[in-house]
Amino acid sequence: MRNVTIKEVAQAAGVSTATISRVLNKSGYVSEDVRHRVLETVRQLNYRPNAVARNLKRERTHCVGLILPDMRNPYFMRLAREVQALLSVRNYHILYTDSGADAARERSAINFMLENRIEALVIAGMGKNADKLREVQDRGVPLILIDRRVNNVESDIIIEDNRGAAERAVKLLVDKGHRKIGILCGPAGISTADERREGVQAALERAGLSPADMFWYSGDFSRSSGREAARQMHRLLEPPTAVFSANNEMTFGLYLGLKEMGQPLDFWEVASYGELEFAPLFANRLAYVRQNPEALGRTAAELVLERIGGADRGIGLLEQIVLTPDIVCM
Amino acid sequence: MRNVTIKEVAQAAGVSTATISRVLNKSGYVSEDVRHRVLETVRQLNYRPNAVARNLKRERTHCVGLILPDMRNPYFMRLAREVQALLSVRNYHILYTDSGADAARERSAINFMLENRIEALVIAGMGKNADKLREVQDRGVPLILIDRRVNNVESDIIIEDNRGAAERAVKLLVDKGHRKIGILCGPAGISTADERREGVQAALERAGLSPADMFWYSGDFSRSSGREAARQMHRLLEPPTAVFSANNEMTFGLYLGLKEMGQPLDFWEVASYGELEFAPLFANRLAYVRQNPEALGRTAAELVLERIGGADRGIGLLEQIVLTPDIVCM
DNA sequence: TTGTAGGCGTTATCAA
DNA sequence: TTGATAACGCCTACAA
Repeated sequence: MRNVTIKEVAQAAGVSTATISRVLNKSGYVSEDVRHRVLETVRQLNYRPNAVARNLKRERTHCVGLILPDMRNPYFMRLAREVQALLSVRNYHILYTDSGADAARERSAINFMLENRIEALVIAGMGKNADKLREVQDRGVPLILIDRRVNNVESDIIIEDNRGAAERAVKLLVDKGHRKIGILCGPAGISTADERREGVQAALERAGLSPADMFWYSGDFSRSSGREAARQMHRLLEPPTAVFSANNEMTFGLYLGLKEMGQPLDFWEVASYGELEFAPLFANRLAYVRQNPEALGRTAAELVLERIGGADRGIGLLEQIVLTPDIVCM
Repeated sequence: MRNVTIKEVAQAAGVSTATISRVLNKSGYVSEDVRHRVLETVRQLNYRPNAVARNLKRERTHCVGLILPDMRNPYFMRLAREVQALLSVRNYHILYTDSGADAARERSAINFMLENRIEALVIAGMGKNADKLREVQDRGVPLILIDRRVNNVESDIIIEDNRGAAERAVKLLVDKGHRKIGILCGPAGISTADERREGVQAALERAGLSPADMFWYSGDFSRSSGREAARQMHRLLEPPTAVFSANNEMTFGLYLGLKEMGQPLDFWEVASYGELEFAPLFANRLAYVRQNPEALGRTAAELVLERIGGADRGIGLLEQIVLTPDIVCM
């Protein structure tokens, strides 16, 4: 059973292709009689319209691009799932790519999506492709930054109050009396990492503590960098009594590191930006910033629909939506 | 900057569209002179070919469909990532859908992919859409079942030895002297669940134990069903001393349930089909079947390329690849 | 109520 | 070495 074209269906049903199209798209008049005959033929030949051709003709694809740094991070996947769920209700589909936190791959993903004429792009970017993202906008494709800012790109954006939440998280540690804190930062250039670092600084300053007294570790948001940080901190003559970790994966790595070194998991008081879903099982000295990736995803999806919906695309009415996560102590 | 067409580029460069196409596709002869002029114009106009049109003309899309039941389950995402990584090297892209473990959504995803003329479909199916999957094959689209069988579908398939691994896992419990075991099964109809249940039966029989003496719980592979199972087992007059759980999420739920009930996490000796990446942090009475989703994904991707590559599509040379996972005791 | 025909943006065949 | 031109499969004025 090869794929059948609309022409063949038309021939078999003894009508014109226009009629087939009208029946299938419920557009224009067509007699009940003919309608049934067409539908029956369609069924018999198992006709399935070629979306590629339709997209070319209609100049719309009903596809939305989604680019995220890591498929394996539950935070992003919870976000992605929500985007997909909402868009699929409106019959939009997702072209999804995992950039692997690699700017070059991100770039080529954007190119691919552009060539495939996605109708909107949602991206948690690596911050290195501002030019590409501006190109997306220039081509009239609504761009929605999510989770992360990108320098030199003016766009709709949905993020968290990273700075504020990080500040509150560190304040929590300070209030408990900790004076020597390990700070696990994310990679410079990623806005979430930068803003969380600012938040940390702010908290320290307000508490009258000197940043120089802290142990700063520059990680890359990966599990292994958290693990490495744990090792290094543990080796110090005067190890910190508490740790702030800038994302969920590094926090996980931190605990893995402790375990490997044979230390108890409550060796440090920990404040984590981002949740470990399994933390309730073992953590008793952990506070975390509870993010809401579903809310981010949902908001993004709604914004996509609004932008695609074709409201006026004037400039200056860009949305900047900032969600405020709360902090949970275990 | 609206999207520019090949015609406009041709006009601007003072050549025909054919020449532009030849330059861009490096097909056919074109003088160095003209080539440079064309490339320069392309750059200036920021021309980006329309893949939709190209796909229509070439009758291939370079897209492969991937349908999995749950984006949030790390097992599937590790698999997905590997598929994507390998295919993207060969310039194939992925149309990815999360079926949400819902047969109807799975069905409509398949339809969408069919209309978009994917060149192959990789699916961990819900087992209810055999007819659809056969349609996929009938249309000449290579079908690769992954992780799960589907009744009444003959196809390339890449799975694990679910039965054998489950049997070994339960044997482990029996060998440790457990005589009353809680068995958390997955939903009937999903081949992995069914085969794992068979493995359990086999292990019990060989050990001369009566299945009737065990506590059977029929879950749905979800976290919450594991949690519920924990509650029910705990309520029994004579609770089991060990538990076998048929997948990672239910195992997680099991531990969450214990925690909620204020029980220690080593309350039961546990054997889990599937890994909990965070288990090292707290589990001391856990054995698990270590699956290898990356291997599944890699194998699937290679098979896709082979099938697309257009080797003869005779019948009877279907691949059935069975991976044998090992069992890890913590 | 239905049919004809042009065109969406490419690629590829054939001439020139 | 290049240029017309006919598809690819569908939709949609415009006619009838």
